Amino acid sequence: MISQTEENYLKALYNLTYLKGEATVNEISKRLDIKMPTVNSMMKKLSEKGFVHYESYKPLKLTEEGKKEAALIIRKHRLTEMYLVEKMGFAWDEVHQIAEQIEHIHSPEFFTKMDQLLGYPTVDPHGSPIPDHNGVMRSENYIFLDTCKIGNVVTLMAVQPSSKELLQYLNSKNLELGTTLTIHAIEPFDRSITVSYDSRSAEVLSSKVTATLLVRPIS
Amino acid sequence: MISQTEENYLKALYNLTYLKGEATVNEISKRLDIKMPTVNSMMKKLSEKGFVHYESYKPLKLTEEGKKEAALIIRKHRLTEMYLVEKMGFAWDEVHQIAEQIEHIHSPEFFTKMDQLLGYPTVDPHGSPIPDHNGVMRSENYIFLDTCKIGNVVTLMAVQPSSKELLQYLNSKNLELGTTLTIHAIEPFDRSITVSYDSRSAEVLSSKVTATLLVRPIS
DNA sequence: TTATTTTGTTAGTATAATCTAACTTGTTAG
DNA sequence: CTAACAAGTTAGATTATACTAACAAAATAA
Ligand SMILES: [Mn+2]
Ligand SMILES: [Mn+2]
Ligand SMILES: [Mn+2]
Ligand SMILES: [Mn+2]
Repeated sequence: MISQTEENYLKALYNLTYLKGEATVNEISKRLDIKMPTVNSMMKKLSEKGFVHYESYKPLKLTEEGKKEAALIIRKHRLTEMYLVEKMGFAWDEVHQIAEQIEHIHSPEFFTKMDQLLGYPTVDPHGSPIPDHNGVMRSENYIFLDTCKIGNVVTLMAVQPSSKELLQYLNSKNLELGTTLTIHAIEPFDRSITVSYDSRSAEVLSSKVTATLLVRPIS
Repeated sequence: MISQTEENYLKALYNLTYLKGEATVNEISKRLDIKMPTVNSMMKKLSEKGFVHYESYKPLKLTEEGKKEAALIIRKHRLTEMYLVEKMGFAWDEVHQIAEQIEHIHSPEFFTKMDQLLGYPTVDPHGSPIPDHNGVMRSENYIFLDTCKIGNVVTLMAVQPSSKELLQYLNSKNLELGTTLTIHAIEPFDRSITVSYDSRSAEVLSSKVTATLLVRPIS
C-alpha cells in the first residue's frame, strides 16, 4: 500500500524530473515545503519500495515503476480538474486545490466513470496532457510564447506552470486556451511582447507571463 | 484542525448515539475495528478538543460542537452518495466506500456545488436524511417493516443500515425506495412476512430484512 | 453475595511523518 | 587550489495513530 504522503512525493519527483530526467533532495524540499532530512529519509523509503533510484549524494530518479505510479496519480489529478470544470461548472483557476485532494481517492471505478462521462479527454483545463490508464503521457511539441518572433501567429495550447494568480491574470485579459495571438513587437529591454487577439489590438505581456504560455504556431 | 481519523471517530460516535444518546468505548471499537485502548485515548483527545464528554467508566456523549461537526461530515458523505447516483450513474450499492473517502475532502465550494447541482436534496440514495449546512438533521417518523400488521399498505422510504449485501439483495427482488408494499401474512415462528408489490404477488421477506426497511404507512 | 466475565484504563511499544542540530560531502568564488 | 557556502546526511526528538499486556472497575451469573 502507498500512502497519500508517499503519493505526493512521487508526484513532485515526477514533475521535477519531467524535463531533466533527475531532481535533487533540495528541489523536492522546496517544492513540497518539507525540510531536507525528511525528504532524504522518504527517498530512502521509496527506494526500498522500488519507486526511486537512490544513491547518497547523487541526483534522484524514478524507477519505471515509480514513473508509472506517479503518472497514474497525475492522471487522477487531471481527470478530476477536467471533471470539475466540464461537469460541475468550476473555473480553471478554482480546481487545483480540490484535485490535489481527490487525486488520492482509491476507487478505479470512480475515475473510470469520470473518464467516460468526459468522453476520454486527453488534456486538462490548463492544457496539460492526461496520462492514459497505463501511465503513458503523450508529449506535444508546443513552444513557449517567449521563444516566438515578431509576425508569428500562434494558438494558446497550455499554461505551465498554472498558478492560481496567473490563471486569474489571464482571465482578466480574456486570454483562454484556443485563443489565436499575433505577435506585433518584442521589447528587447525586458522581453515583454505586444500581441493582438480577438478584439484586443495591443496587449502587452511580460516575460513572466510569456514564459508560461505554451503555443502552437499556425502554418 | 481535525484529522481524517478524528472525523471517522466522530461520525461513528454520532451514528452510535443517534438513538440512545450515548455509546460505549466497546461499541466504537467494534464499529471501527480498532482496539479499545486506542479508542479510549482518542476519546480523551476529542474530549480535550471539546467534541466529546468523557468521564472514566461512563458512557460517551458528543458535545453540541461534536454533534455539529459529525453531522457536517455525514452531510458531506450523503451529498456525495446522492451525487454519485444522480449525476454519475452509480448504483445505490456502489457508493458508500467512495463517499467514505470523499467525505474528508476540505472544500466547502465542492460540496456547495454538489448540493446546487442536485437541487438541494434532503435524503441520500438509501433514504437517510442529509443534515443541513448547520448540521441539523430532520427526523422522519417512519416505522420498521417488522412492526407492521397484516393488511397494512406501506411505502418503502429508507434502508437502515444499508449494507452492500442487503442493497444487492433488494436489487434482486426489485425492491426500491418508493415501492408500495401490501402485507399479506406474518409467520409467527420466525417473523418472516409475505408481501406483494408491483407485479410480485407473494414475496417472502425474512425478519433480518424487514428489520432494516423503514416504511411510511399509507392512509 | 461472591465469583466470573466483560468492559474500561494504564503502561509501554511500534510505525509513519515530521522537525532541529550537527556533521559530511560537493560546488563555487576568490 | 583552497576557503566558504550550499546541499546532503545522520542522529535524536516529537506527534499522531495504532498495538499488546496487565490491571481495575462494572456487570452478570452462580
Ligand atoms: Mn493541478
Ligand atoms: Mn495531493
Ligand atoms: Mn454511506
Ligand atoms: Mn470516512
